[in-house]
Amino acid sequence: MRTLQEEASHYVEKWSSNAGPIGNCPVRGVLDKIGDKWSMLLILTLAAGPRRFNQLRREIPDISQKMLTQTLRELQRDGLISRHVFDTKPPSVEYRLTALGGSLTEPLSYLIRWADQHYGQIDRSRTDFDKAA
Amino acid sequence: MRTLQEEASHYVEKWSSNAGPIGNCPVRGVLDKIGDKWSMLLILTLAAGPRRFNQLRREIPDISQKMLTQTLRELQRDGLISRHVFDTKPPSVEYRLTALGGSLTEPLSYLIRWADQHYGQIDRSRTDFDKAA
DNA sequence: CCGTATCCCCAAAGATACTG
DNA sequence: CAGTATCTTTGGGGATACGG
Repeated sequence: MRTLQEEASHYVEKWSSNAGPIGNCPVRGVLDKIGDKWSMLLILTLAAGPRRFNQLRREIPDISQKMLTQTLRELQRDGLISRHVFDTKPPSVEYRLTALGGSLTEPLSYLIRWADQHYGQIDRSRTDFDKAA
Repeated sequence: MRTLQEEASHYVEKWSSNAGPIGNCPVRGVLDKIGDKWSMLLILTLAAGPRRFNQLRREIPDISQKMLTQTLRELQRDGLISRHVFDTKPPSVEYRLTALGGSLTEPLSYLIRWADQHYGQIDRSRTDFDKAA
């Protein structure tokens, strides 16, 4: 596999072929996971260090308690984060990235950097597009 | 900025601070964009080369015509893809990545590679988790 | 402090039909 | 071929209340 273009072709074939259900395609699987609005934000937050439940709520002000709990469970199920209960009182629970979750932060950081660098350009493009219409 | 952890902290501060609406945060903005289920799949497909409308439908079998049109418009608005009409008959329309869109494929490819390499592990983790419960 | 359990809503997405 | 126009649905996610 030489160029990015060839690599892309390779992946496109994977999901466009009717071999098996779409959920079995790794690319689609991860893209769907990323698509659930809070997962990647949590991964990124935990990449900054271990966090407790209410600490996460404060750092992601617009997540509801329900979605925080739910997303944490799913990430735990996927093996991306681990959950540690300390039976102090009141009880405290700490979440941290697993090795697998940690390995995701690097590719994710490339995407975040791209976002940071190009968001201005996207914004300008939107303004132009709307003006033209 | 030295480590991934420090970098993550930097980004977390950006969105957790109440300075301005959340939509203005580049990280949140791009993460939301990625979250719309079809955008990244289209970017990746077009990374394999220019495509015509119905060609895209065939390569992404489970996208509806409505969502294809809609997502293509949004990507065009963001300046990530361009639209070229050839007035042959019947008419044909070609979509291709812009320079900006092309620049996204590299960070995206890291994520895709990660997905490809670790999906097996995620699947196993899910099985274990469900078995334990 | 760290959750669970409900109820409920609405916007995103699908299905279907039609057109230049 | 490449769309537009409607109608309908569904499930993600918010709000609220309660429990260990």
